[in-house]
Amino acid sequence: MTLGRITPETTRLDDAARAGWLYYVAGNTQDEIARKLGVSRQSVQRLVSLAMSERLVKVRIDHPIAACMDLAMALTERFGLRFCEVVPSDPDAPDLLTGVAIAAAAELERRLKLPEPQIIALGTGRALKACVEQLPRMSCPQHRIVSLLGNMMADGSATPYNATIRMADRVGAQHYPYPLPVLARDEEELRLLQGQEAVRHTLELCKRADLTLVGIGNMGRSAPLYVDGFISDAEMEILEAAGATGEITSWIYDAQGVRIDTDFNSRVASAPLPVASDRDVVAVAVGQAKIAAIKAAIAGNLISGLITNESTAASLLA
Amino acid sequence: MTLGRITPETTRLDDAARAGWLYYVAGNTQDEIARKLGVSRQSVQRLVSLAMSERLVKVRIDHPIAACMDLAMALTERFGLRFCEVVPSDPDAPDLLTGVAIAAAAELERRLKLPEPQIIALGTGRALKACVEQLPRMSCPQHRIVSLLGNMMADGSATPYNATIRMADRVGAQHYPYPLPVLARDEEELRLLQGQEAVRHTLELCKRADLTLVGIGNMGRSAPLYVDGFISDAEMEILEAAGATGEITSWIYDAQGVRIDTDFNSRVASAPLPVASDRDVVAVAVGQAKIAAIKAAIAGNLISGLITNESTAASLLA
DNA sequence: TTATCGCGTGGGCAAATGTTCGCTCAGCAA
DNA sequence: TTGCTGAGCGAACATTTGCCCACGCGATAA
Repeated sequence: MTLGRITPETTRLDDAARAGWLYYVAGNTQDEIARKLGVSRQSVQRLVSLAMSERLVKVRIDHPIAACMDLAMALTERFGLRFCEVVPSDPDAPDLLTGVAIAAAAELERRLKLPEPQIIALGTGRALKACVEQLPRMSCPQHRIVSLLGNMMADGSATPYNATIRMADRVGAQHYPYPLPVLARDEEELRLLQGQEAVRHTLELCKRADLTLVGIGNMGRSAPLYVDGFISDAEMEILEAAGATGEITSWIYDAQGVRIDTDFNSRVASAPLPVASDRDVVAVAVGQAKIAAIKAAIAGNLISGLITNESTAASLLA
Repeated sequence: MTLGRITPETTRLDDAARAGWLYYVAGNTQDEIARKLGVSRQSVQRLVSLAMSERLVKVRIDHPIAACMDLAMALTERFGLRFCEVVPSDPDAPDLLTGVAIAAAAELERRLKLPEPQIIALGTGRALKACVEQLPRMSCPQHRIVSLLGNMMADGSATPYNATIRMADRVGAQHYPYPLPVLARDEEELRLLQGQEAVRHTLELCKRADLTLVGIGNMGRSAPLYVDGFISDAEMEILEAAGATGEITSWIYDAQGVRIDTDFNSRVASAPLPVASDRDVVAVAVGQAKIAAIKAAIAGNLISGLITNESTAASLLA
């Protein structure tokens, strides 16, 4: 036991530890401690904050949520996010959407409870669909829900992952679907389609959205766009050769989060990617396959917030 | 992770943990948390205090206070202990268990983090119960927790101070309860009970325990055994006349720490008192009433370590 | 000796926190 | 349906805490 000399500093730290102990463990007020230690209350206050700043006082929260909060803070700091939420993940089903869906729904609900009218823009995909499923029925006629992209394929059939209609229905808000296919046949058709008055109005709303909630798609054979038939094998090869790393509302970007310049992107009919530094753009994304796509989206400042789960968060930080 | 169903209670505790984290770890004010979680400040206050009362928030002071270290060293040398820890005590509540509970939990945690399988034997009592409450949740399937005594009264009812089950649950270790009452009706019944295969196995584990953690009971009207109804008034008088000074896992010993030879001890069903010179036997004990009992336990070599607080330590040395 | 500096102290005040109380509302039995 | 009950909520109030400032005291250098 290396009992150091009794120096002013050790005794001061001792006192700090003692004051901290009486305060945090024994639950005394600073007044009581002052009386017990025979010093002024202000001195106790100084001792207690010294104990804190010297990290003599260790606090930990004994609940699975605590780990998630730690991850969320780490992500926030490391990647400069404005909003981050990490939910526990089931080790046996790390890609389960339910957890993030509930969290995202809670965040949506919080927004919807605001009395001020909000414009909420939604992307599509399994994650957003799951998220909307978790919303309770409410009545929010003051808000507007707008879709960031169409959900029709070129032949007029619809993909099943439309979130906007369902959400508007559930929460009783006005809604603005995006009356276009996901992809135009060519640039000319795209110009034609986007020239319509209704579309221009919708685009305007998207730009002004208070909250934009999107999914993030990965590339490769498990890419949503590939699985749902928007990208052919040949096209996927071209895209990947061009550095395609991920996709948000069908806009395909590279590892730096910069929209790549290919034929595919020139035909994307979705609303322009929002500027995340300006408005809240929150992504809901989970799974090992999406790690690169998420990192790129953050790097390119395409999103300002992230809702994910523990295992994905851990991989992002690794 | 045993993700339980989403019940009102779990989500409430989740929220409490969140609020507690934001408050104690991230240092937010309750107002800020209220804004972030979208609830009122009062609700945050309720959540934070819920997190406290549910013991989700663990605080410990990580500094060897010189006065405590001096006392610990003095105790170690004077009484030939192998391990001694003294925590500060609140002058107005010198018998508060929280402090020693935290210290004992820290020592347990240190052991539990060892990769080598450990056998940890536990007694019962308020002190041990409080100590187990301070343990964080962890996953230590390599260790075994074994109970040194039963917690049933003769009529089959259980005392509330069982530490083993709770500890095993918290730290995710195998556990071996002691499937016997505290006291047998008579010696014959005792032999019969202890003849059972399961009991013999448990006793074997107790003998081999790497760490034995026990409380120390005093005699007299405030004796735990008396308060909990294991000793009648008449019996207590007989015992005290016979020199009864203290008790560990119900074995009653005299001022020299020698087990006294009475009817009571002949019916005690607990595991034999361990030989402290051989294995680590650490007692957690606090309070003026226990001074004599602690001294005797040390004198009789019943324990090799002690966790106590300043005022008790000072009295022991006086 | 005196000006000055460093440091702890106590006063005072604003912000943060804890507590009480009345209200609402869901759930439930009559 | 009505009335009861208990949980949860937020307003208002009481207490505690954090912080700034001016003062006093002892040490030190000019």
